[in-house]
Amino acid sequence: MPGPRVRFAPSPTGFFHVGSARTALFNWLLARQSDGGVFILRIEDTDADRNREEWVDGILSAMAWLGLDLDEGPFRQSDNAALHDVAAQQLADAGLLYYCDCTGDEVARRKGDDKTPGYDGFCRDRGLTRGPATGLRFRTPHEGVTVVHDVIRGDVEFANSTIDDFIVAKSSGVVLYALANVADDRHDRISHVIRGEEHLSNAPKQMMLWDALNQVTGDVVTMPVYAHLPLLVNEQRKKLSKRKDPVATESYRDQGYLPDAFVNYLALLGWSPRGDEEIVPRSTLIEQFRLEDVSHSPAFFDVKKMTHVNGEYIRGLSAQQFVEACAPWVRPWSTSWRPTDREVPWSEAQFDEGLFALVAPLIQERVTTLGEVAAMVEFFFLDAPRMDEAAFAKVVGNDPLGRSMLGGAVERFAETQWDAASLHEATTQLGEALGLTLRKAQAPIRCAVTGSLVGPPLFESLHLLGRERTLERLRGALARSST
RNA sequence: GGUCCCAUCGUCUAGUGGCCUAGGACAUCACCCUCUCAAGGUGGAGGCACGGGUUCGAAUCCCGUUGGGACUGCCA
Repeated sequence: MPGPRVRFAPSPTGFFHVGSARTALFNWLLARQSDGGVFILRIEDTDADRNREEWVDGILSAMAWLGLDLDEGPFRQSDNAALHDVAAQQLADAGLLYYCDCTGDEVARRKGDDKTPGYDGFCRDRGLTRGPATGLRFRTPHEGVTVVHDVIRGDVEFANSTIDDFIVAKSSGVVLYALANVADDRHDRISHVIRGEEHLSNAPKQMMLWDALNQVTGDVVTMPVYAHLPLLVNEQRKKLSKRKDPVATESYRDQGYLPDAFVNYLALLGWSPRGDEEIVPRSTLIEQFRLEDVSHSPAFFDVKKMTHVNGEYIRGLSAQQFVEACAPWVRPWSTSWRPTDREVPWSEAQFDEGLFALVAPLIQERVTTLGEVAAMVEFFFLDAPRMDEAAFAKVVGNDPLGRSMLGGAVERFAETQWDAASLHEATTQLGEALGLTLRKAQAPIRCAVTGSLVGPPLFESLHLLGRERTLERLRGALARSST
């Protein structure tokens, strides 16, 4: 048996939505789990007015970032216009379509206090022919039911009487999504249509069209299996909105989420791996994914949880992998890709790649996104640390003991052996002499040298920073506090 | 309004009639570890929307109620 042929069919009307990313992933997963599986990308760009080339690039680059590789495509629906026209013509010739010259206003006016859905079929038997203002509608059967066999939800029945004579081609002649999508799916021999739940009510219409095309063209193509994925919602339980919610996949890439982590988290929305472990490699996702196991109810896109997953992946990187992964955020001038709208706190001249490699292990388990890295290590590269004034006042400015620690450190550090253990020991002793625990004793030093009360392990940091720079900062802090 | 979908801790989920005094994960709280912050460890709190059935037995099946959502475009 040949593997499934699935397609991801986004419309390029904005940046790449995380919901689209999940839909793409689920399609890809199904294709990848069987030998002959085929994953197709079809850009549904029939609405020329609202498509932009940059959005197409966004889809392509986001999918590449996520590692969702294609077997066929990318295709553009607009390239198939001829195919769509033929389909419409054949359907029209068979009397399954009819011309309609009603404007939207007229349709709405006639509907009045609405009862029947959508269009009322006014032009159904007017025998109109093609004209400058005539769209094409499908002559929907009034009798019977259409049942959508959905792998996720089971059979969903729609009484045909509740489906209106929907429009299939604009008066401009352009064939719309309703038909174009079906014509393309037939052409591409799509076996599984996996998409968001918002398309469930389109399914019966598309099944009718599919059947009609089977009759009219003589090309009998098996209808695809449908699978409507639960929606991704925001905290208000509304469908994720491009306008109001942070749903741009690109922005997560810019923030420093790892593609594997992002994919792993996405897979957890509406599905879950067997067993208690949810951080699982892509191979496990591919192996275990089953459409019939996808949940029915909407899922909240929880950035907090995704951040945790990302932290797990970052900690799982080898030291070298971590250093490399950080490149776009710490030395963007030398990488092929860099996050947009992000400033690196240091200049190219100030940055020291070798030093960063030594520093990186200190912070690897302290960040949850790569975007946090720079701020955490900037004191190594800046000439002087960016000072947290409130912290400085607390442990140095307003604390005589803090100044004593600094003074003592300037002297001891000038001659102590320069390694973390000796620095640790020296600080402990300095503290003891002042009756301070190490916790208290290290604070002023940390603040003076790093500019903050929180950060990577202090003594390792001092070691890497070097004696000269450390002493310089210690003296600088002392000088500041006495003015 | 109409059509359709959905309903297990705050969140994501496991659970497909007895293994459930409902398991895991995130978040949260406490404690431990500890040079700060993390990470890690241990423990705690927290859920089957409601009402009827069916059944010896229901989170699991059926019906209803309530609640939420999607669609209802000459967009996709």
